[in-house]
Amino acid sequence: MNTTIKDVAELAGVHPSTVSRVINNDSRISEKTKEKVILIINKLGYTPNAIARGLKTKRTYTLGMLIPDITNPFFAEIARGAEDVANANGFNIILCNTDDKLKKERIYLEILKGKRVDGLILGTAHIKDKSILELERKKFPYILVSRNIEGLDKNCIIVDDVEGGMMATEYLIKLGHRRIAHITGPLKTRSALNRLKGYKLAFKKYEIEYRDELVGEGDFRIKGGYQVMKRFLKLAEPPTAIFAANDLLALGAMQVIQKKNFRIPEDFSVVGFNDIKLASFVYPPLTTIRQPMLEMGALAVKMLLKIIEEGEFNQRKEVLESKLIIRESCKKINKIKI
Amino acid sequence: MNTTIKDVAELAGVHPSTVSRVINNDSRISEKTKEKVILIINKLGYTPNAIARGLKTKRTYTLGMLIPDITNPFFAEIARGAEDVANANGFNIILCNTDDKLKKERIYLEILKGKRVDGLILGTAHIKDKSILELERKKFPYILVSRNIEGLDKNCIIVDDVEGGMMATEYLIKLGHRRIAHITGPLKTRSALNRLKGYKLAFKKYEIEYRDELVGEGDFRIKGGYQVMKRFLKLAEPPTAIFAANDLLALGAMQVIQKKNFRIPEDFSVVGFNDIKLASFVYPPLTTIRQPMLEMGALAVKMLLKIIEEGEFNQRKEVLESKLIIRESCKKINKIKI
DNA sequence: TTGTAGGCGTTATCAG
DNA sequence: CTGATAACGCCTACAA
Repeated sequence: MNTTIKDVAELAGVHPSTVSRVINNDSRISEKTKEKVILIINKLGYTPNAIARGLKTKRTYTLGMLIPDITNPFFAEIARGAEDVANANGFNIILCNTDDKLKKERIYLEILKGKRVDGLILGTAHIKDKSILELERKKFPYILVSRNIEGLDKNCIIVDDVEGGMMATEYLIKLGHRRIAHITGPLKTRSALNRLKGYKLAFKKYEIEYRDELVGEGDFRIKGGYQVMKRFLKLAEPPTAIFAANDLLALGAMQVIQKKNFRIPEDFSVVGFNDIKLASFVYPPLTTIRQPMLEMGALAVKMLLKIIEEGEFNQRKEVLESKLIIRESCKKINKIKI
Repeated sequence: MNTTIKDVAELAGVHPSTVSRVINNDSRISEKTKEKVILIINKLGYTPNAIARGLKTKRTYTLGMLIPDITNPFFAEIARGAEDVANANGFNIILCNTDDKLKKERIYLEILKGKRVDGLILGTAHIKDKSILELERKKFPYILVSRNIEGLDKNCIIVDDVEGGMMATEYLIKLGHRRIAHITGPLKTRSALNRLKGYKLAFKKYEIEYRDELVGEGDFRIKGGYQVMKRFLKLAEPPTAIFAANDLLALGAMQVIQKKNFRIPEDFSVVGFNDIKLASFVYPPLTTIRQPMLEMGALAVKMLLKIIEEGEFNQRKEVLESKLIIRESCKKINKIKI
């Protein structure tokens, strides 16, 4: 049996409510009884029952975090940034991997609602997600990170994906590439759609004809990049450069390319997105668009806590800077046809 | 205000305890009232309050997980494996990053104890950790993953680190290397100590003289590998091969080597440990010792649930297979002095 | 400064 | 099969 506030009270010769007061640092309490109670608390190794407390106070000091997959370094960084500031503020995080499945997302949300988490960090929202709208309607504290919802420009923190997609594509164009392929993320996510949009905008700007065959939908994982790139290689006229919607997709693409004994960047230039820690270690070091992942996670929780602690339910949409990191996976186009 | 069991009861015209019974699938309850109640539940969007329930039942269906850093792919994989089977069994996981700091670990344990988690997955235990012994004494459900405690051969799941360290070192020896350096993990962790032990054993087996200057303590992160390798390069007689206690350390080492314009594997051979997903993508693809990380996380939770649900507090020590994965970061020694 | 009493939302036990 | 009641451990008016 766990020791309770009653046990402490009894041994200290005071009333439970007095013990409660010293635990909660109530000002009006004599130094003497305070010391006495604290002594007993330590002696018994008493830890207040957060469950009982939560029942009364309606605060659990626990946040829920939904992401597709913690194994993806992008989300691991975000999770770390989030957990750090949560911890610094006395909160914990329940981690949930949804694999970007709407059904898993729904179930997790229901469970977390049942566990009465104080707020939600969502890295997994589909474009038009009814669950989010419901959170909005019920004024349940939430922050979207790296995702946002159609027609809801608030409570989210993102980078400008359109701009990022454009930067990447424009960089390749300026290197002389014209047949630039794009491996997208899941097109049910806003970020994938926006990076694609940026890609198209760059084409328009430089008056390059857009071709459907050069765009393939991936899954933000290595495997997807591999599969899509394989298709690209079979094209009558394969691309000379690939812009992948994230670094993992880029790695998958690079894997096929090298497996077929082509070289990067001599035969194919590749650009990724995110700049995960290992992007500089792959071969060749990957040129990519950097997102401030740790910072995004941290900021998400900061905003969430503002909602929770200060009741400011409407947080603005935060758009952070992204940046082109040039390494060695791209090259000026080789005029000799491959 | 959240709707409660009372609201449902009232609307359904039954007693709260009846509602409770349908929620918990109590057998003896008429189909008719059951249907009626369920109808109301859906209508009101009622979700049982897990906090209140937990207070009564003393079960939270929440596990605590302590790891050094979720940003380390090794722990991300373990966490994913763990969360998957937790979720499949109706449990959630609170994730805690300790940075391998004993103090953070203690604080987290205290918080999790307060939150009455049903069990603990510990990937962060120091060699002789009093906290663990206390869990043991109090029969609090816990499983150690990839770590174990001096003199406590139970409730843990590991690979044979001694053997792994030996395999790695022996491989290098057989390639003709004699000046083999070792970058260890933090020597307060059992796994680091054991890999070092394996390294030494291999030396003994092949009657190679052990030299202190060829062993440097790292931190299981890229940075540590970088720093230790820098020291190795300054040696009068630098090593020709490096066995790093994990892949991240290996990457750090590779970074310095290449920065100084040496080549891998021509000038230096490198072996890592873990086989994180990206090990095959770095340059050159990293030879390493593979651990079944996902499986370790999954098994940890399975064992933990056995303790929690079936009360079998003493789980055996599970030793999983590790395996040498040969890629391209090692080479037979070049007799010409570098 | 401290004690008293009631309630947070459930479930478990006991009746009926 | 269903209702009544107490209890889980804590907090918080209110009273003293």
